[in-house]
Formats: sequence, C-alpha cells, structure tokens
Amino acid sequence: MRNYGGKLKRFNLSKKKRLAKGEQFKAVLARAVCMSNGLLRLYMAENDCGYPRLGISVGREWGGAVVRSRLKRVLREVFRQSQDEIPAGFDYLVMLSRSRSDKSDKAERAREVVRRLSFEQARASFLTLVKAAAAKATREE
RNA sequence: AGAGUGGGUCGGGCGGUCGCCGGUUCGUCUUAGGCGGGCCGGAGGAAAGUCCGAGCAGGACAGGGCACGGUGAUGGUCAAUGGCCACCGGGGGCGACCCCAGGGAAAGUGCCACAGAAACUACACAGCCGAUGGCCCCGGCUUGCCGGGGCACAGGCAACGGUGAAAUGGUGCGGCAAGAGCGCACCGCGGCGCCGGUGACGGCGCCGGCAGGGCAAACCCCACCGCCUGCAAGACCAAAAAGCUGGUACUCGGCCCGGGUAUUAACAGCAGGUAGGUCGCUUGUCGAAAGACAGAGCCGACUGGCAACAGUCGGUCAAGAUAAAUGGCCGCCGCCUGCCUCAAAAGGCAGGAUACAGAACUCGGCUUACAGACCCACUCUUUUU
RNA sequence: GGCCCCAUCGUCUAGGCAGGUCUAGGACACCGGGUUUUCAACCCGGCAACAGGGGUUCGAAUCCCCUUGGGGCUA
Repeated sequence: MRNYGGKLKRFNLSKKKRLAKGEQFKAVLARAVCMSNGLLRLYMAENDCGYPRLGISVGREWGGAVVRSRLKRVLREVFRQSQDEIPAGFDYLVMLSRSRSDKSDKAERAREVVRRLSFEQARASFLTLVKAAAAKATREE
C-alpha cells in the first residue's frame, strides 16, 4: 500500500496521456497483446510517444451512466497512480472482462462485484495484468 | 396513543492530501504554443423518460380553404401549454380527502356477441280481456226482451314475456272487462318563469304526463389551437486526392483569336465543401475599469388576490465536457439499532444504513424512480382528565 | 444527443386499423400413441403465449395513457 501520509510521489494525467479518438482505439486493438483475468481485460501496444497512454471502454451491459462513469474514474485513477510501475512507451486499453452467460445468477453476482469495484482491487488486478502482458510481449519479440 | 389524509423542505457535513475540466492571472522557455504556480467556479430533485409548451436556428410561405394532428364543463392564470388555481357536475370514502379526455347520440354512418319475443324496430311475435257489438247454447216468459254460459268474429290493451350490461321512468294506492301516467302521492325527467352567480350551474314555484337505449379513448360533427425540421439545427475555417482555369512546351498557323496534345514530383489561382477544427456553448450588451442596462433568470420581504399568480423593493449572476471533467485515499462529526453507566441530560462499546440516479443548446411544466430525516394543516377511533 | 418503430406458445407468425364462442388460430419444434422388422416420412392426440400497470366500455390481445424491454435512422 502506498504511504499517503509521508512523502508523496505526484502523478498527473493530462489529456495527451489519454486515447481520445476512435482511430487510436482501433489502432491499439489491431496491434495489441491481449491479456485478461476474471476482472479486467488489457490490450497493450507499443507507441512512439515515450510515455504510457490510457484508453478505457465500459459497455452498456454494466449499468447506467452513474455506474459506468464510476468504473471509468476508478480505472483512470489506478492508471494514474501506477505510471512508474508499468513500462513506458505503450498504449494501454482497459476493458472489463465479459461475463459469458449473461442471464445466469452467477453472472449477475459477478456484475454486482464489478459495480462495487474498489480502488485497491482494481489496482492489484491491473498491475498483475500489465506484468503478464509485458512478459508476453517480450516473448513474442 | 393508534390509524390515516393533504401539502412542503432536505437529499449527509467538515478538514487534509493527490488528481481532472473551464475561466483568469503570474512566472519561465519561446514563432504559434508548451511547462509550472496562484485565485475563482465545477451535477440533480428528479440532471431520467422525451409526454407537452416556449426561446433559438434553418427551410417553406400573398390571402383563404381542404387534409392531418391535438385539446374538450366553467371562470381565471401564465411567454405558452394538454400545465397550474378556483369553482361546478358525476363517482368513491364514516371523515380529512381522492378520482374523472367531463362538448354533441332529434346531422349522418356503423356496432351492440351470447341470451332474449324484441337491442330501436312494428301498433311485430307470444299473450291478456272480450265490458260494448256479433254468433251459438240453455232457462224464463209479457214473443222480443231479460238472465246465465260459451266462441274469440269485430274490437280493446301494452301491464305481463326474467333474458341481458342495458328493455319505452321507479315505488305505492286507486281504477278497469283486461289494462295503461288513465288518476293521485313521492322521487326521477323535460319545459317555462323568478331569484342567486361573470359563468358552468344551483334553489324555489308552476306546467307537462314522459319526450324515448348505449357506445363518439368507433367513423364523425362542432368549437378552439397548430406551417415543417431540429444544436448531429445552423454559421465559419479548411488537409489530402480528384476536378476546372491559367501557365509552360509542342502542334494547326504569316500573326492574333481559337482548337488539339503533353506536362502536373516546375508552378499559380478557383469554387465546392469531405477528414479535421472553431463558433453555436454558457447569462447578454456597452465600457479601459468601476459599473450601468437588459433577462418568462434565481432568492427574500412587502402589497393585492380564496388561490394559481401579479406588482414593488432589496440581494444575487450560477458547470460547460466532447472516448465526454466534477474523482481516489485518510481522519473527524452526523443518522439508525442493541447493550452498559445513569434520576435525567449525556457518555461509552458493538453492529448497521447512506436510496434513485450523472449536465450535453437553454428554460417552463408533466410523468416516472427514490434509503432516510424533518416541518405544517387536518380527519377518524380509543383511553384519561 | 435528437427523431422514430416494435412487443402474441420454445421459434416464426395470424387476429388488431370495423372490441364479443378468442378458455387466442397456423407452421416448425417438443411429448405420447399408431403405422413400420427398425428409422425417416405419414396419421391421431397433447403441452404451450397476448411484456407489466391503470383507464374507457356491459365486455379489451384489440381503443387511450404510463412504465419496462428490444430495434432502427441521423455526424
């Protein structure tokens, strides 16, 4: 856990660190390495900016505007505070793992977990995914 | 104390820290611009559904009508409305109060299943009576009349028909051959008059004996309202590629005009408007600023009004994103429940709840969703005094 | 964001605009039986639906209103 009371490492997240156009999303999806666990799904692709960039996509199946905005904020905050722990020079496209059987009670419960997603959960999940994806990317090269 | 009705308010708060969006200002590098810092502002009562009404923008348009859509008691109110207020009528509730698209069925068309004689149509069908006439039989006798019985021929009647959601007004008494508003009483209905009310309508009185079923959220008729499309409206800037014109070279030609071919990796211009961007777009206008003025703007007080609302005065100026900002973490307080200390106030411990929901051009309403808390007015029941 | 449309058995649909024996019809699927040595095909029978809530009406799948859930067009 990060020490908030002591010396702080400060991160910003300005607009150029975001993926902002449909074309950019498509480009990442075309070139990316894909990894997923039970919670998140990560697409990771090299860019030539020298810094990491983030894109988030949350579909309608997760709830209304309130729920989706909250999920996006949490994921954005995770990315912001993890910038020094992930490889720079990559684009990261984060989505939520699709629950396959849409109408079962199990999927409904999984969706409830996602709606109540906490910051620490999301952060841990994201970091393990990045590590795995980075390993996969270097192996492929 | 319990049960309930109507209306209104709030929708956790404070601090620290790291961020995000917009505005403004300062510093710095500097061509635009980038980076860093300060200050200010940054979701809701429903921001939602997109059900109405406006502003705004573009298009259409002499005027009028048709068509289409909407609304529908009355009187107000509002920029406007299908909203809101008051009142009337009908229905529900013991009551506070709630609900109602609530014009027209003697303009026309259509429908009314099943059941029923019949669903709007006839002096129908089934039926009742047959007093009065007529015919037949019996008795009496004063021999053409009386009495009794029968027929259902003339004729009279519309109660009865038990089905249905609905059947030519209902109940009771009288009346009659049988009956019938045929007569009467009460209720309902219609017409007239008077009174009250701006009006819908209500009250009272008189008269009429009853007009004639329902459905218009069926077509329709009447009255009133409504042009169409929507900020992805619309305005501006404008890459690339292609196009056109010019230029250049060659050619037809004595030369100009003109035509043809080539060049487009030698170049210029052009409109169109795509990708993309800016404005619209966050109160507006004027002003250097202070400020002033204007807003269907918001808040409060007063006045008028039963009220919706209006007027005056004072204060206030309020998010502006576009893969879409308003968040993460920490601490404290607050809310509910239980236990303990305690006369109470209060304190301590443990557990729990924190809903519905996210601006997308802007307003006024309506509808729908919602944890919990509070306030005001009122009704009914029970107990005590 | 704006503007529209739709909802009927497990699936595709008829009925709706002219409300009534519509306890909603048909096809495919499923189940049971028959036929066949067996299977297929065929025949007979069965199961199974008006998205939810109000209103109008004597009566609503149908007409009106409100929700819910799908789908389309528009840069």
